[in-house]
Amino acid sequence: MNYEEVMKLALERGFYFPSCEVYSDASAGFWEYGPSGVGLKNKFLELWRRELIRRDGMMEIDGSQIMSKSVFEASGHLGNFADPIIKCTKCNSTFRADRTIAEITNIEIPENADLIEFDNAIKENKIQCPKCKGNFSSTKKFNMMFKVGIGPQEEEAYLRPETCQSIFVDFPRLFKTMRGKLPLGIAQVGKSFRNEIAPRQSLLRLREFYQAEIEVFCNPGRLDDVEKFTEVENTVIRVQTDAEPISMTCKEALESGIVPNKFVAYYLGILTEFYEKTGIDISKSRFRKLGDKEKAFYAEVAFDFEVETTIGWLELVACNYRADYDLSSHAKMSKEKFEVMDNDEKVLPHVFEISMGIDRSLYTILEHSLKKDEEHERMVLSLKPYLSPVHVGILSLVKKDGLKEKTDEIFLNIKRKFDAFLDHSGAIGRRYRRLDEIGAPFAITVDHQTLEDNTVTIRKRDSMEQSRVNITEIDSILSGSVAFP
RNA sequence: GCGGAAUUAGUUUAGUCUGGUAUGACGUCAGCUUCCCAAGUUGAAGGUCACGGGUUCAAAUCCCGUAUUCCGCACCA
Repeated sequence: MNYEEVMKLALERGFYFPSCEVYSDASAGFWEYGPSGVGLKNKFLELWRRELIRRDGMMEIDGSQIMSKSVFEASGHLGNFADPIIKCTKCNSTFRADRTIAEITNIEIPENADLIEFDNAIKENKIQCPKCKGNFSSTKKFNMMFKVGIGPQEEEAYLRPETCQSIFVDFPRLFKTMRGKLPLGIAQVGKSFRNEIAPRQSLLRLREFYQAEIEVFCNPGRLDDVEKFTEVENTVIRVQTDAEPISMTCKEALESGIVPNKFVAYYLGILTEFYEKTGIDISKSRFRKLGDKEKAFYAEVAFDFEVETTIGWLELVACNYRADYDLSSHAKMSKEKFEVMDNDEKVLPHVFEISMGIDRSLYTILEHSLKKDEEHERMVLSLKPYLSPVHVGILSLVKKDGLKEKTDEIFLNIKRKFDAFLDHSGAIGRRYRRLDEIGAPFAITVDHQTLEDNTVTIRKRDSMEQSRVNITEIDSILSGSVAFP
């Protein structure tokens, strides 16, 4: 299904909707999750924990969203996260100073150069607005971080633009107190904040968004010393270096040199296995190897995990080999020691990052799961049962003759164990369709026969098949079907 | 941030040119029906027509500003 149909579902069925929508001064780029969206998100994260965190023996932390200025001085965000911009005094259009100058004059000025260099280049080359030939104002820095003032003195601090800085600054304590051993993965789920110039397309470019980040600390001398690589050597990943993505096993990707070492190949493998379990169509995915110009300022090697949707390729995860960029700069700035012992060797660990955009992932899951069933005139959200916000609908065929009471009783018995939804009202077919749209994989219906022999019908979402089971079997059937893989 | 288009109930939409406080559908709720795959039946709720200002006897409708959404450009570390 396309963006519009997903949007309609999101609004009608409580997946997500605009923030502060009752006020006309609501800002762009902020969206909230409703009950269905939260259900999906929580389960998505539980799957992430199982398939990545627990599988690899990582630890998870939960850091502050507001962090001090020094953190971002060290991380480079205060210097590099800001773009030099110029504004046309006539038509008010904004441009990147470095790019505009390079386009017109072929003069390359690094983006973190002194602002006066851009102004001089503009003056000397008489650069005018490409749109209206107007003159430019002097170069300014636009930083995408939200600044906040702490306490009565309003001391400078920032909302984090990525969650991972907590992981870096917490690394020394965690390694010492949690009996750390390289390679060590530390993960975090939480919100990040970026003052995007043009937020667009609901969950796809937000100013406040969820990330699930993993930083794996490793000994740079032992990147091919990865025993668990055998777990994924035959896992097929899709990699794109030139025009088209190619399917290959992790082993082939490694041997062909496309992926630099076993360490990186292993994580690309388990990441693919994770996404396969979310129901996203992996045949529409690719790890795109980024060129030097596209990479983040801290990345040595970078692969974007992208998935094809009806609005184009969407970047869901950035996989960056950040080397010792972060630890060495935090070490320098804070004067804390970040070296650790790996066997008998003292090393400053390198970092491989798996930075996942949760909101975009959820959108992609919805788009890839939402299907139109023409034959039965219905929309079906074919979520994996373990990701569905509602596991099972508990319905009475009709309300009277004690069926309602019997249905309530069944609901009462399972509602703490499963995400169950009780519904008595309206035509049975309509109730089934409502459940189809929020992705509930099962519906249990109490009818007159239930009162006689204690059996109910259980209906499957995708096939619409029904079978009769005893009430006592419900628990084990559901337990088996909605369990995480 | 620039340019374009749009904004009417939960969703979708008529009405805007030609000013007289709003239409249909779906959905929701309550009842009847007791029917196992929505759209039988009766009834009900739900809209200060995005927000603010102006013109007018009168504004969803005309004018100005703002916000949001979508598209294109730019941006996306």
